[in-house]
Amino acid sequence: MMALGRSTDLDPEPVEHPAVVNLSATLNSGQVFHWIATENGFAGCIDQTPVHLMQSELDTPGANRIGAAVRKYLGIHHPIQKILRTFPDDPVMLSAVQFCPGLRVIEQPSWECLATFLTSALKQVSHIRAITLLLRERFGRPVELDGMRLHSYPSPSAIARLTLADLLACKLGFRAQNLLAAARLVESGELDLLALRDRPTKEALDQLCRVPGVGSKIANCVLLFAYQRFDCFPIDVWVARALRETYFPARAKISLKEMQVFAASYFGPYAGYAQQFLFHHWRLTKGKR
DNA sequence: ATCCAGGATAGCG
DNA sequence: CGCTATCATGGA
Repeated sequence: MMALGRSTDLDPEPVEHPAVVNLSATLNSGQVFHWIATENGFAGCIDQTPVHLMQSELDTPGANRIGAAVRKYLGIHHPIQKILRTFPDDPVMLSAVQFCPGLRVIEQPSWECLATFLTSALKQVSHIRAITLLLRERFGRPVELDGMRLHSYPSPSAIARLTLADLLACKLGFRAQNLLAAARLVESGELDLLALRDRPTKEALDQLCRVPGVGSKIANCVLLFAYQRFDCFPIDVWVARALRETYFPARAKISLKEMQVFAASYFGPYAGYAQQFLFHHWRLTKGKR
C-alpha cells in the first residue's frame, strides 16, 4: 500500500542519527519470520498493512520522512550509538557488534510476536518461517502489494475458532495445542496483551508464562520484540552456547538460572539488544548455516 | 541414519 | 532445587 518514504505526515523530531539499519540482517535475524525478499527489498505486513521495505530508501538522507509505522516497526528512532556504548567492553561483544552494526531490535505487534514464538519452540529459523507463512496464508487476511498477494497474521479470534487438526496441518506438531490455547486465552480476555504494556516487567513475565508453552525464553522474546523491554534477555540454545563458551569456559555445566543472573548484571540496561547481536553473530558464524 | 533446532514441562530424587 | 525424558517435524 504505502511504500517507504512517501508519507507526508510531519515529523517534529528529526531522527537523532541517520538510519543505519541493515534491513536484510534485521529481518532475517530470527526475531521476525514472514518477510519475503523481492528484487529491491522485502515485502510483508506490518500488522494489517502491507509494506514494501527498501534498503535504498533507508539509506537516503531524507529517511526521517519514512512512514511513521515503518519507523516505529524498524526502531529507527532507537538511540543506537548510546545503546552500543552501554554494552560491556569485551572482545566477544565487540566482534558481535562489528559483525553486523546495522542489526536492530524491531517492534512487533504483541499477538503476532507471542504466537510466532509459541510456534518456535525447538525449531530452526527456516521451520518457524515455513509455519508462519502457512498460518498466514490459510487463516490470515489477504492483502495485495505491488501485484503480490500477502497475508496478515491471523488474529486471536481467527485461530481460536480453528480445530486442532487445522493447526496440525500447518506442521505445528506439539505446538498446535499451545497456539490454540493461547488464542483462546486472548480471545476470552483472560490474557490482556494490551494491559501488559503498563505492567512491570516481572509481572508481565509471569502473565505470559501462564500461557501453556510459554516459559522464560519465549516470555522474554515477547517482552523484548513486542514491548521494547530492552533489558529482557532471552536465552536460547545459541545464546546459551555463546555465554558458556565466552564467560564460563572452564565450567563443564552451567545452569540456565546462573546464566540469567549473570546476564542481568553483566550486559546492562540494553541487555536484550546485546543479546540480539550475540545471537545473530553466533548463529551465522558458529552454526555454518 | 543420526543429530539438532530462538523450549517447556511433568516426574523424579 | 537440579536432572531427565518427552513432545513433532524437517533440514543439515
